[in-house]
Amino acid sequence: MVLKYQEIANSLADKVNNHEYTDKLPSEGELMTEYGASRNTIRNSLDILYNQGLIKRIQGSGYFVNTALHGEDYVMNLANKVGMNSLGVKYPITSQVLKLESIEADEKLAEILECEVGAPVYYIQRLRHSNNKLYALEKTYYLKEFIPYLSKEICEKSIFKFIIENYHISIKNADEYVTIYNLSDEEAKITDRESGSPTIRIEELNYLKNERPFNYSRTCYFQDDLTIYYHVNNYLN
Amino acid sequence: MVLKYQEIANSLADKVNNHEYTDKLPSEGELMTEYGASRNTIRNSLDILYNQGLIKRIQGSGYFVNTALHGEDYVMNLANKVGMNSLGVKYPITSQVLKLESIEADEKLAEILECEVGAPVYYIQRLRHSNNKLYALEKTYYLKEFIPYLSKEICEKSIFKFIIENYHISIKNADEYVTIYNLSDEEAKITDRESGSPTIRIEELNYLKNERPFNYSRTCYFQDDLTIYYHVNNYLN
DNA sequence: ATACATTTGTGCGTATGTATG
DNA sequence: GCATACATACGCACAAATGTA
Repeated sequence: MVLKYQEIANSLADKVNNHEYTDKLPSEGELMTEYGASRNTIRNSLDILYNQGLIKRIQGSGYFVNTALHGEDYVMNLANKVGMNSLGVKYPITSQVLKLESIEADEKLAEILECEVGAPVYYIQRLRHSNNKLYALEKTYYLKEFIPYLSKEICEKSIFKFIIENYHISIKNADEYVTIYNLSDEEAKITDRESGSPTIRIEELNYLKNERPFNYSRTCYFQDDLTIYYHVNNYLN
Repeated sequence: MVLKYQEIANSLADKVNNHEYTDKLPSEGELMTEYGASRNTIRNSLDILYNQGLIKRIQGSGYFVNTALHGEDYVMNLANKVGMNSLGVKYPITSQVLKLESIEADEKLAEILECEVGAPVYYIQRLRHSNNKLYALEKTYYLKEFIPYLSKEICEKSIFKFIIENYHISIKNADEYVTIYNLSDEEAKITDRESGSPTIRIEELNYLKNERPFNYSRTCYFQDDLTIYYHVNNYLN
């Protein structure tokens, strides 16, 4: 089913990311006629962009492109991974699949993925490159209950893209955990780095719309100057 | 001016953080009668908690307390700093003021704070402790245009609390930048750590409701196992 | 398996307040 | 003072998912 506010949000996000809007966005009223939607729906769409830190809003003035992300080279927006991944990336990302295994969830993984111990899971280990430079080591788990089939060819490209297109799954939300992580001997060897050297690690737990987790990943990023950006709204007092 | 949805959001957040709700929240309908508000207003309030990762929502079922943050000791929610700071902290935070200076913005700071070069600014350096343990070194700048007065006594407590209560300023949103930062010689000396040792550093730029930045800070956190949590909604496809 | 009530999700409308220019 | 634009708050209707009888 096509959701109006999602469609509009996608369209607006595209225009922001493709620099069709460089400073000011059309007013809510203009967007209402442009997209044939009510004010609530338009604001719903704009809320998504706002929460992701793509735009700023000023009462009485209008909506503006957020430039916090522009200019810096190694800034990654935690809210949509734009910057290093999909849209904002300058060079395409290639993935070297180190492992693609069918395993069963142990107790720890079962708790994380909220599944039975022994539930079938894909375990994938990938090295990710951009512009011929290693930038991340990713270990990821997919519940076969939701993702029944994966192949090496799929894992060399974008797994999420495959999932969304083929299984018509939509990711509703995610929990992200950021820490400093010191590489293990094995990880250091794989990535040609020093053992114990500190990296930024992002753990990610992705949920379907019924709040069921279907994917868990741990990714270490190797840019020394990598900056993770995140936009916060509505402080509570 | 008191905003209904903000009041309700504060009330609900309190109840979640004080474990008045342990699993399921009342339904939207129940909250409507409890707070005497329309469904839109209630949903507005719940949206805030949802975006901050305090609650989960399941269509047809209800709203639930997000347990992603519970259980772990050193998890800090980037969206509201609960965990290490205000509500969720087990021990009160004390601040040792190392510096409290009146300076003028140089070119770099002026660009960050969107002010004139030479604009008067407070520069504060603090060591922050919890449970008699050093946990952060903070360097922060406040534009005097908005925060005309600060004292050592105020800085030893919560600056934000003072600002909100006395200047009736409300923080609308913030940009956060997370990196690995290696301590300088001076910083290492102050904090009794090894020079060059890696820490998690959060840069924060806080905005007033007209999108004017009024505060910029850089804080290094010293828990080796500190984890930064962040909740992401509404992936765009 | 079905039907039904409950609960959240989407979308529309309207009115009024507040900030900007 | 005025027009414009975003902010808050109310209302309604129907869709979709869930839980239960």
